Amino acid sequence: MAKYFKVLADPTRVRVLELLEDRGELAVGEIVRALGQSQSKVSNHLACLRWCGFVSTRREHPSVLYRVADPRVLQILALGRAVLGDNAEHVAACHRVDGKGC
Amino acid sequence: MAKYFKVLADPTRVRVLELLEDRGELAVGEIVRALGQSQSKVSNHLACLRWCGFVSTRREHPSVLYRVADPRVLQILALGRAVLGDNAEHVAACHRVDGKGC
DNA sequence: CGTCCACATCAGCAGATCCTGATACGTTGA
DNA sequence: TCAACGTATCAGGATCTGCTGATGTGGACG
Repeated sequence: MAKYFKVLADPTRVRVLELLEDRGELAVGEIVRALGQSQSKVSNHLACLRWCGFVSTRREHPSVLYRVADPRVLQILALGRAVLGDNAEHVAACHRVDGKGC
Repeated sequence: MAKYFKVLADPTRVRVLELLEDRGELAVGEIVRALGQSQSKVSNHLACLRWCGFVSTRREHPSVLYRVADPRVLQILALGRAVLGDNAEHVAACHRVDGKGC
């Protein structure tokens, strides 16, 4: 369980999922350009999302197309956003599990 | 967002939330005994959960009682469990975002 | 068969996260 | 006031996670 949520615990991976939610199905290169991140970084995160079943892939001639594998993944994100609400600033100030910030 | 899910990305914190889901409202000492973990460890995680709004507290004579702050938190956990399904073993084999395991 | 393109993988480092063990705090009852 | 209990905080070290930059791979087309 915790390991599953760990996949969602990275800004880049969340942005990828939100991007795929908006645009439906994208090639790696399109995601790279949309996020403005390095190709290897995006590819690594996509591999993670794919392995853990958040996205699925399909080969299309020169590229590989990614899409969200399960609509419930988007429900989880939506719920998270909702619960977060205007509490976001407060959560953002939390850095560590120790007394060192969280 | 990612930081929010990071709170759910730890086995101990998830176990605490599940425990509170089952039993409703517990003192720190009860949680410590139920999980069989060190007191400082549990306390640190509770501080994290509290700061980020997952649980709320109430003072009761000698102890401090914790409970889940928002039912939607439990919905997120339930959704996670559902999507995970029997894919759990596969996810468990994922260790790193690099080519190093995930 | 060789080249090119989109993508995947790797090694190594920097920073974040978590745990342990000890200590501080605050409230209650003697 | 003092001691005891329950809880919170801290410093330090071990581990894990993510990024960069370079290299590997696989299919399509010449």
